[in-house]
Amino acid sequence: MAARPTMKDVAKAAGVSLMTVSRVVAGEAGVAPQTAARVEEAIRGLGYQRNDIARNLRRKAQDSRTIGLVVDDLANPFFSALARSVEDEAYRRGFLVLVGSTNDDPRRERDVVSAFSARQVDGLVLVPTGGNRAFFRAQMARGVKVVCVDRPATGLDVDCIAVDNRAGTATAIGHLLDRGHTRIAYLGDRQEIWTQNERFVGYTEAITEAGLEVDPVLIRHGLRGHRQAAAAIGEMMAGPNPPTAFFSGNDLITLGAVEAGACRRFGLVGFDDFVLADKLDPPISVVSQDPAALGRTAAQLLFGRIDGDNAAPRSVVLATRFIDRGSGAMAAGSTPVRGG
Amino acid sequence: MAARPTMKDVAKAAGVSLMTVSRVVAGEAGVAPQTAARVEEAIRGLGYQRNDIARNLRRKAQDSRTIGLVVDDLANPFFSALARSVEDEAYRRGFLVLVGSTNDDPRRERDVVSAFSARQVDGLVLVPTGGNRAFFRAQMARGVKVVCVDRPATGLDVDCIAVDNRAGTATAIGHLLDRGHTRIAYLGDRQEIWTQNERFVGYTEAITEAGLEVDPVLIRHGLRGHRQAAAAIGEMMAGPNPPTAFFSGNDLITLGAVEAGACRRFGLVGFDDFVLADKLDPPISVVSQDPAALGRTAAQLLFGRIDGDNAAPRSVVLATRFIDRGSGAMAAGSTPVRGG
DNA sequence: CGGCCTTCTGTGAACGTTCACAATCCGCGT
DNA sequence: ACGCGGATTGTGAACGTTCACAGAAGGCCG
Repeated sequence: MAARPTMKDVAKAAGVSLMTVSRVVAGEAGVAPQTAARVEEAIRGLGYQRNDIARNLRRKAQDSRTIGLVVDDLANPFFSALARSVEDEAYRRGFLVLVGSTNDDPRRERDVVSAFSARQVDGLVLVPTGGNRAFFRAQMARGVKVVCVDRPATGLDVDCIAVDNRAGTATAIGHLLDRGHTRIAYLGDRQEIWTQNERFVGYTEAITEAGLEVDPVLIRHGLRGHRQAAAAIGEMMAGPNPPTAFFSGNDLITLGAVEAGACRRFGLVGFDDFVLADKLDPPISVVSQDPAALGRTAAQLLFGRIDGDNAAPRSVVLATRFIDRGSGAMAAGSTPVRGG
Repeated sequence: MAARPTMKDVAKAAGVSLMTVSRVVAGEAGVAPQTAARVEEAIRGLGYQRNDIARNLRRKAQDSRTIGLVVDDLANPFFSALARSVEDEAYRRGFLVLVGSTNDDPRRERDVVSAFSARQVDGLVLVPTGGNRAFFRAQMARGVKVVCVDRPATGLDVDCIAVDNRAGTATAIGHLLDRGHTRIAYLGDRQEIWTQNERFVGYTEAITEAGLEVDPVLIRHGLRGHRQAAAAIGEMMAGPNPPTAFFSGNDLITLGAVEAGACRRFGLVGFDDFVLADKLDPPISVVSQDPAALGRTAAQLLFGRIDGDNAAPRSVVLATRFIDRGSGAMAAGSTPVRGG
């Protein structure tokens, strides 16, 4: 309950001026050793700790040594791995990290970023929701550096780190084509999410380049969560001329596909690797990306900006890695049909 | 690059005093509507945003509306789920969350907590490492509220939310005993970790209460990660009189057990549920705890303290849930042996 | 028409720290 | 003895905001 001691208290206890305490705490040279010792004893005695908030206020020229990290959902392993590597990078530089989840809700994103900015963060690592373009422009005018990760903020000219979603998807589709599949279904989350749209484009391109047609019956967007994904698969498989393979646009959908098809009824390749993918029966082939690398790169870029790098916004594209575990094979009883 | 506008700038632009701006920004009553309108226009024109750091400095009586969350490893799904629910609870109350991982390293824990405290956090949700007892006492003397979660801080008299690790483990062991296992091995992480030790105690009690003896050959502590766990299992199975079932003390170890025994060579029950546990062959039975509930409860307790609750420290114990998926059964070819 | 209350607005100080500069002490050269 | 330079320490202002209070209008009542 006792109020925190301030430099004033320490000064009184040590019988010196407040400024001398400040100097000792800051580790500045030019304080007589005995004086410093006396001050340090007072500090220990009172349990004094510098108030970094007041400090940052005064030395305004400098930064607040805090960054904000805004992700879609911190509980999602992909984002939490990303968050951890951002935090590690910040820790190494003596920065603190404020964290917030948006739930893919532009309003909550606004709230969170606004609160961060009011706390004078030096920069932001952001997984943008898609809205709030003008809002972010205003933030940046105020000097907050922004780096996007996983997806770009549409219409906002900032650094962005993401993987090559199209190429990664094309590889996956190519793999399925190689295994004889010609009716390959696409299952994705909401198409407004940039990554989902990119993957869908990759799918479309790969299919048409192979000389096949994109059959609208085989396309499903807007699948939120594994339940809906499993249901969608059930419907497709029950329909006429069902697909022989599925491409799933994220890990949750892949999970739904696993639920729906534990019995090897179709080929499957998913975007995003996940724990135990290799222990399932069959083991699931995936397009894998490295969230830690994304986070690390984003943080490094952000700190570069904070350190004064004013070059034109950079766009960093990391590669995906296709991991073949066998789930892309043609299922035993399925009948490949050429065309649609 | 332009310096952020301050209330002074807004005041000048609107032709009023700084205090009037402050009133408008704070939404206080008692400002003439026209004046308020003029001020608000100036605010929009300049893109002004209040500096909450300066604000919190002045109204020191109040809190900084920031809490710190310190976990072992944010990338671990258990802790990230916990983190997410803490963050949600904070968001609902208009608090911000500083986050840090300790990596189970007392020094890093100290660094992080110290930096948080220097930033005047109102409270801390903490997954303690085990060291730093005196350090935390000092922090609390400064008025920082601390709530421990997942494990108590030994020798520190604060609120703590955890599950009943002993009872959960005892249930798991009982389940294995019921299925005829008499040689049940224990695989745990470092015994210095409180949860691990509790689980080990639960194991020991359940075994002895069943009239069996605890065979040191079947006990392994200090397994870090799935690799070591798989190796340990390999050794035990290769030895004389091998166990017919394993209890694994955390999810990583369970993973190692899955790797080592995909072919149903032994019974298995793990502590902590994990994604896809039900999709493996065989599906894995687990003692499940709810990290989101842990986080939510911890946050609620912390905010209670921040709001002035001075009651004696509470210890909240949440129940675990045993999920029987079948992996505890006696494997086909194994020979149950009574006694050791 | 004076007094007083109400409504609105402004002033000075303060939060805890650092910056820029001034003051003090000491030794030493001339 | 005088002043000068270096080392050490102190003083006042400032960062951007809010608190406590004071002042300036205007209205209403007796």
